[in-house]
Amino acid sequence: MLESKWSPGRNISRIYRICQLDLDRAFAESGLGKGLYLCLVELARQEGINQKTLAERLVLDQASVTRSVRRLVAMGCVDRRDDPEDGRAHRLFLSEKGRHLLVRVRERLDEWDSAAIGNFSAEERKIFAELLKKMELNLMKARD
Amino acid sequence: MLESKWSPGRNISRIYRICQLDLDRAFAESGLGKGLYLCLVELARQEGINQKTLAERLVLDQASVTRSVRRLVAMGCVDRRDDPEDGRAHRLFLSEKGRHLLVRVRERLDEWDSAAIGNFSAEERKIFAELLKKMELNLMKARD
DNA sequence: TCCATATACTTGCAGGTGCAATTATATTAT
DNA sequence: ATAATATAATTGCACCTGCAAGTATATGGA
Repeated sequence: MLESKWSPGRNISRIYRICQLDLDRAFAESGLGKGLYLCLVELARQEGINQKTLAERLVLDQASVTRSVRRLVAMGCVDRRDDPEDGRAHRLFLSEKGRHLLVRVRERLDEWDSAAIGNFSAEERKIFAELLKKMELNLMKARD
Repeated sequence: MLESKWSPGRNISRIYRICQLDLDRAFAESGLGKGLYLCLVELARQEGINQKTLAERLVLDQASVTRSVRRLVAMGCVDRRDDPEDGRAHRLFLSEKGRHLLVRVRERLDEWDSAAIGNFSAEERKIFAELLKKMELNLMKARD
């Protein structure tokens, strides 16, 4: 069979699915349902964020974030307070429990990054990061 | 807010979701449900492939591929024949209709690749491809 | 041959996801 | 001030996904 042309989309989509399978399985054992770790980690990057912004950062549907946040609150990992400046919005914060869980989640994510690019040289990492960021920027611009 | 460390996982997972949103929407208009284009394109890379191998190539669950293939057959895009050498297996082939659809799907995927890395130099593309392939290989090896 | 194990596929089930419609609140124009 | 529009969040719906269990066929060993 002839080897087809390389496609970044094909490559990335396979990498993503490998990642998702591994991580979802790993976190399911910690009681974190599919995709919940995404919300947890992104929320930790900016506490007090609202669900709309969280959804944008994660490139997920707002409805999906609503449900994930609801579960994280039910688990006691996230505090959800009314936004004093906007009656429609809610601000999200990590609880103590959430903060503890986050430590383990980050360790696991770091392990995954290590498995992924652990044998890359410093130079390779730098270039790879630049190219991936450039690619993401291109795609964000291309979205109407 | 402090800028957190760059993570390839985070970057790739966002890129993937942008991609998936765009493409699923684009193909839904052509009657191709979510993810069906993945099977179609992968199948075209090797006609006569069976579902097990297709699932491995796509890094998808076999059950998911079973259902996608069933729909593609129902749409008249794929022919599914008993494997003469293995009574359990089925060999998949593109029908004429599938071949026509494939042309449009590939055009759309090429557009997406263009949007993603269209402004990359030849050198950047070469390096990017190498690094992504290396990353995927690392991850495949890391899977127990 | 006969039995145990492995494999290709299928099905039931429990979620997760996006989209469209809805609700409550903000913002803007008149 | 009031009405029209926009926005944050929610809910119902359809559909996709992975996992676990089940079926039919293949393979390998006693």
